[in-house]
Amino acid sequence: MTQQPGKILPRSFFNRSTLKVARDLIGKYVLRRTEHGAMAGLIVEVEAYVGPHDLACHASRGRTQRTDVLFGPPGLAYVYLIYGMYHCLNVVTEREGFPAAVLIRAVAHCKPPAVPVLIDGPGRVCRSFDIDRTLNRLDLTLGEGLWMEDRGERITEADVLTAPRIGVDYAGEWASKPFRFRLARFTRQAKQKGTSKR
DNA sequence: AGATTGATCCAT
DNA sequence: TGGATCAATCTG
Repeated sequence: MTQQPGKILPRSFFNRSTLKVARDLIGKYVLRRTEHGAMAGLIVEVEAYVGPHDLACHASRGRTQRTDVLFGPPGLAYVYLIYGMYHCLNVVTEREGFPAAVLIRAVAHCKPPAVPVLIDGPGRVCRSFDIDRTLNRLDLTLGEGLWMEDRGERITEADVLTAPRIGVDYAGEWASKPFRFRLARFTRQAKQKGTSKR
């Protein structure tokens, strides 16, 4: 992995079609700085939640206190608690007033010169990066503790796999749309036996 | 396959 | 105000 200075992804990056933002986030970096230290992770897997018509998108059930941030300006963090135990990190996309976001599902945690460690699963990503609801609504374009960077990784179409989103079977026809994007070289090893579901 | 865990949403 | 639901994960 090349190590470039890294440019913070600006609001204009997120103020685009959610599917394009999701695809383009693959190969970018999540950066975190706390009083305990700093860390960086190569974005390996994301999911797009493309708007109020998308039945898997939280905003499809209207604007509530929880979903209000999705209607805000692009580049804000949407962090929520799921199953009472885990957090999920999203970044708001598209123009203000249009509720959509991209979920960060997996990163490769980089502590050079060590080999990157794959952190697979949105709850694990947030646990590793010490992300909780106190970061909800944080502006990710400011570099204030949590932000995203372009470090010059070159990702081609062949490097990115698409698949249906996970855990949204309730969403009817929207459940099967290929709105999940994953860096191909981090694809899970197919289990030969056993029940690998979801 | 089942347990865990608590915020959120909406119907009662 | 209660109860179903949930962009998940861990242990069997």
